[in-house]
Amino acid sequence: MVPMPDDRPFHHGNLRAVLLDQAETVLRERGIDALSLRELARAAGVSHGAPRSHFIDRAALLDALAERGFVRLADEIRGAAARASGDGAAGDGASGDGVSGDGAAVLRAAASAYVRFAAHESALLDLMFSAKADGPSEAVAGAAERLFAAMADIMAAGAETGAYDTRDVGRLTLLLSATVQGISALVTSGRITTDQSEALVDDAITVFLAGASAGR
Amino acid sequence: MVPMPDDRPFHHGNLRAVLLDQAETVLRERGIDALSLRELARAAGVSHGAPRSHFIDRAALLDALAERGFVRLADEIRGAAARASGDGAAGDGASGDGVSGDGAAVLRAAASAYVRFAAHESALLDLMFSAKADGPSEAVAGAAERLFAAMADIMAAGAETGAYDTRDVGRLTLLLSATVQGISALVTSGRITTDQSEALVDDAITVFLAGASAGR
DNA sequence: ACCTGAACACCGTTCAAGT
DNA sequence: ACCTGAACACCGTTCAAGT
Repeated sequence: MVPMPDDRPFHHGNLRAVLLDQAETVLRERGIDALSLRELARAAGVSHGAPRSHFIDRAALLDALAERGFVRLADEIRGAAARASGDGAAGDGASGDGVSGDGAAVLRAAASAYVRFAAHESALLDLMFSAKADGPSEAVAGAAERLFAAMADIMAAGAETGAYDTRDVGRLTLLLSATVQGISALVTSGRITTDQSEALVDDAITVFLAGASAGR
Repeated sequence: MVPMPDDRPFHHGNLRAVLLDQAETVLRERGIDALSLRELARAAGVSHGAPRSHFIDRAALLDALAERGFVRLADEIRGAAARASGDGAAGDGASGDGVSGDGAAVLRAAASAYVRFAAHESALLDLMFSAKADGPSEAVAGAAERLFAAMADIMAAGAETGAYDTRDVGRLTLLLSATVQGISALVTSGRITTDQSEALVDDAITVFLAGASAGR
């Protein structure tokens, strides 16, 4: 029953979130070139100068989008890994004691979720890894660290299964991160189809695990 | 002794090349956001409408830049691989009959050249793998194929050394391409230093070859 | 075939002013 | 603290006209 709190300033305190949500949609549907501050302001029903109260310039808005993207992507691969880890207990029982899914399945699930994100949010992922003239901002670098931390945690769990040596987790995390990002780049740039990307993820995990455990 | 052929239209038939060269420099020094058709025209000493005779719009210029980038990158990794292949004969003689360098060194050299390109031409590589709303143009897709073909040729040569099975060359080429592109993305986006990227290339080739030959 | 120059619509950014 | 609205400089694109 609460009426409209006031009338004019339709957005009060949440214009920032409204702009970011709308920007994400534009990014997804029409790409980064179609993203304009003035159009976002128009869509939100505010004047063209209003966004300035929340983003110093267009680059700041893009940075905020990239930041949110990293947080979302980190969450999604963590979720996928957790799900795959739990699935093991519900399997056919042939894989052992039913404690958890095997390490390969977990890595595959995480990598697969990453590449799926790339397919559905191509322009956003592109933005997240875009080459900036002066390097990434601190905020974006920090958010990117969260994605890397998620990869590291997933990899560390795999080391416990004995698939590779704990001492190598740092370097192997970086390598797997690069590989998954590379597969994603082939997807976002339209170089391979999503079907091909799924097969490529399988190959990547297979070769990665075989190579990582080769030193035993 | 040949005088200036005429006077006014300073560029005759090569304005296109002049624009592309200048655009590459701007890309390298100030990034893609600083790239404007009007500024390029000004720098070339022509009117702002002149570029239109060679590029239908800004996107067409960017496509042409990406195209040239793919051709250059393909050449560079071919050259690096050829050099590493030849180096083997000049080695310490311990590696065998002196016919050619070992497969790992060739792959490492090619991957290293790729990542070096990424470090020196960050904005260009970014453009080459950028997510376009309607997918890549045919011309760009064709140029990208040339890069992939270079990778495939290098990989095929490695198969002859018995490092991996010939039947797997197609899939392994795709995987190595993705991995190298991923490492490059970490470089262009400022996520890792060039020192880290060199170590990562080493790890990537080591794990890749160990994993690829694991099935024997 | 290639280039000029005017015209138009749109944009990012700044800033004094309002509430 | 947040938003308005005018102002400015710059841009991409179009197009009739020149050579």
